[in-house]
This record gives sequence, structure tokens and C-alpha cells, in this order.
Amino acid sequence: MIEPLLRKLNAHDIVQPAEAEALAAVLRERRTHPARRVVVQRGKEIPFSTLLLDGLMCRYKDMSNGERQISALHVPGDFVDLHSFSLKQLDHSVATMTKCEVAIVQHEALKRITEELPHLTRMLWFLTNLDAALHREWTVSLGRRDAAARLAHLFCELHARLQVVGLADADGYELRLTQVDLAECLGLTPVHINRTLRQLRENGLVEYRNRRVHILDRKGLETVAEFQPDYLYLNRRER
Amino acid sequence: MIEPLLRKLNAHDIVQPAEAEALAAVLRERRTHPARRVVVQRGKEIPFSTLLLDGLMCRYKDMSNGERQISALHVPGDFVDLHSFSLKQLDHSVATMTKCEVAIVQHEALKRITEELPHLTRMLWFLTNLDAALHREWTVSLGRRDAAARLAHLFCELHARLQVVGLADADGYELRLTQVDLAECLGLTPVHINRTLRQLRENGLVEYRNRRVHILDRKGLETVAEFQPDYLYLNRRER
DNA sequence: CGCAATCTTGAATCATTTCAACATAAGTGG
DNA sequence: CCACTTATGTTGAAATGATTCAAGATTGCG
Repeated sequence: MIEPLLRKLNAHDIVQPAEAEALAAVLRERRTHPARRVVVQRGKEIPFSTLLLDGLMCRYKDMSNGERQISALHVPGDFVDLHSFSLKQLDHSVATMTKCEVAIVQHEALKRITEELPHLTRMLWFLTNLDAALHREWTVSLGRRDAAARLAHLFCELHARLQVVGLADADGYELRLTQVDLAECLGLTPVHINRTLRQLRENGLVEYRNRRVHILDRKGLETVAEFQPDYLYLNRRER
Repeated sequence: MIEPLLRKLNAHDIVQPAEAEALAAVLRERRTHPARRVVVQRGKEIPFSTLLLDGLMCRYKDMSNGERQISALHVPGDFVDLHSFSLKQLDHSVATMTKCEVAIVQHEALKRITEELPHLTRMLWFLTNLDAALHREWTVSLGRRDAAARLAHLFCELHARLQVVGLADADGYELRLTQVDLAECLGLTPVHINRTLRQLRENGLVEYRNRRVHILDRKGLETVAEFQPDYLYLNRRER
């Protein structure tokens, strides 16, 4: 079931039945990846794109000193590498954080969509533009927010994104990331993530334990984060 | 003349004469913007996209404390807001750094392209995916590179991008940015940019004076930057 | 020419990193 | 199901890269 993708698309635009069918038809092949596995290697050509259905994945680049920077986190409903359709190879790798269920679509099939279904094409294009908007917000976080604001912002962002696909409730959501993972997303060290998590907890904003984010004070958290959700484009209109 | 766009597209794919004509036809309207002007306001709806023909522009977000983070720099041949075609409004503002010449294309015309010219559509989609690849690389810079590496990386990136449109030679290029601008791109303070520029100069890597980047030791600069140009996708193939 | 913007430098401060040690949790094989 | 082992989390103290503040020098513009 490509349900999470349809939920996501329907949060941003109106998906016609024929379009939903076309997507289901080209996304028939399913795969399961174990946790902590590289799924797409930087630079390698792949003839298909991957839609995440269940689990958590990320895009990342390795640095020469062994560090890595995660440039995106993916939740169900996200295409992790739809852009490989036009880029042909990727400038980053893609890996699973948890065990994942995915569906794949051949680039050949996407090409046919661009030739026959202009509105569906625009929706797919939109999804990659949404990715870019998230990249920009991460750039802002890394450039101008301190550690507490970065963490707070990431928690707010994931809350909003998981709500779209029905994987969060008002006071929190499951998040199977380690403190090392968070550090690699936020350009910090694991040690500092740990101290900053404690600070957020002591300030009564969020608690992160048992692989679950507990939002204690959403308003306060959003204030610390300077969270402005416009970059998530959560309005339903023709794209 | 949309020459710089055609040069850029031809660096990544092969533009058919009919496609070049179609682009020229929809990009007929020209405008001139003075330096340091906001061209697109965050959140405001605009029915057209802007192609930069001459000058330097940027995408940025303002922070509540008056700081700002630039998320992209644009050189001639770049669409500064092609993504507004599917996003409808932007999560960031766009401003000129220098006096700029631009061409504009109505979203209505872009929509027609998506309905009639699939390959041209894919090339435009590619351009937005290229933007996202640059965003990812900036995320890596801000997350994992120190000040010297960030500056070195930006100088390498701009060198490569300006060469595509014929605005750089082997040993450097014009760059009309202040140290404050560089600081806003790189998530640093102007003071630290100043000190880091001196350091790069003293190490014989680059010199930045008279609004010109003089590359003294390209190899050395790329090493400091850990510059891997794969994210610029400078190969010519069907997209 | 004169004023404003930009650049430059030093000294003190601050946020984050590093290193190191230990604690707790999770996963695996017997 | 326990025992072992490894991964993950926690805390302190010292070091470091970048910031802040402040003052003066230089450049560029009207």
C-alpha cells in the first residue's frame, strides 16, 4: 500500500483517482531493508527511485575524517531519492536508520508519467521542491540556531511531518534515532546533544526517552526553535 | 538573451533547438533590479519565476534577532525561484546583491510547458534538483566544515559554477560580495570571515580583494575544502 | 571632498568540542 | 533466561574555534 504517499500528496494537492492508480501501478515492487544498511551509494547509477513506506531513512555524506553529515531524514510517504530520476546518480548516500519497508518505481515508468500525466508530474516535481525547502530550513538551523534551537526545531519539524502521515499524536511520536544520529543531523557532537537534551527536558519543553519524543510544551518548544511551518507547505491547492 | 541559461542547460543535457526557442519565447520579459533590493518576499504569491541574466542574487531567511541566513547564491543562468511554480509561495525571500538583469516567465507558461514539452519539463525539474544538491552541500559545510573549509568550499563552488556560464577564468573571478554577505552564507560572523580570509591568504590558497577572488593554489584550496564537484552534476546526458 | 559602508585587529568571553571515565540499555549465544 | 558483550547514554574538566565588543583604518560613493 502506497497509502502514506497518498496521504502526503493529499495534504498538498488533490490527487485524482486516475493519478493514485497510476502511482500504485508503477510502485508495485516492494522491498524490505534491515536497519543501518546503505540503500543507495553516492555516485552509483540506479534505474529506480525508492518510496519509504515504513521506518526511518536518511540521506548523508561522509567526510574524510570519518564524520558524517545527514542532510535529510525520511519518514513514511517520502521518496528518498526521487531526484535520482533526473540526476541519474546521487551526490549523497541513502541509508536506513531502522528496518524499512519500501516500494520502488523504475525511472522508465517515471519518464512515461512525465510524457502522459502532466499534473502528476507536477506533483512529483513538487515533492522534490519540498525536499529542497527542508534542506533550506536545515541550512538555517545549522547556520544560525544554537544547539537547543536546532534540536527543538528538528522535533517540531518531525512532529508536523509525522502528523501528515498519521504517525504522531498531539503530545509526541516514536523516533528511533540515537543521540549520535541527532548529532549527525544537527552538526553537533553526541556529547553536546546529550547535554542539550537534558537542558530542554529541565526547561519542561521536550523529553526524549524510550525512543519516543514527548512534547511537554509545544508553544515553548516552537518559540525556542523559532519554528515557522510555512516551509512545509501544508496547504491543499493545485500544484 | 537567455544565453546563460542555455549554456547552463547545455552543460547538463542537450537542448533541442525547439526547446531553446520555447524558452526564449516564454522568457521574453526583461527587468532590471538595483543592488540590495528584495525581489521576492517570503510568503507572497507571485505568478511568475525569475531567471537571472546578469548580476548576483541570493535566497535568504531573516531570524527574529535580526540576523539572516543566506541559503543560496545565484549567478547568471540560475532561476532564482523556479520552485515557486509548484510551491506557489516561497519559504524564503530573494534579493539582489548587485544590480541585476533578469528575465521572467509566467507560471501559466510553465504549466503549458509541462503539458506539451516533457523533455524540457524534465530539464527544468533537473534545475530545481540541482538547487537541492547545492543546498545539501551547504548543509554539509555548515554542519561539518570549519570556517576555513567553508570559505574555501564556497570559493571552489562559485568558481565551477561561474565557469559554466563563462564568467570565470582559471585563476579567479569577479565576486561582488562583502564579508558580511559571506558571513551570512556560511553561518559565521563577519569578523571571523575577515580573520579566516587572512588565514587563507597567508597560506597561499586564495586572495579576495577588489571584489575579485584570486585563486592562488587551486589544488590546495580544494583539499582544504574537501571539494568534490560531483554535486554540481557537470556531465552532459539526457535528464 | 566628506560621509557611510566596509574592512581590520586585539582582547575577553562563550558555546561547543574533546577526552576520558563510568553507567545503563540492548542484543546474542549458550 | 541468564551472562556476556557491545552500543548507547551520561557527566566532568580542560581545550578550542568562533563570537562579541570596541576601536581604528580603509574604501567607495554621492
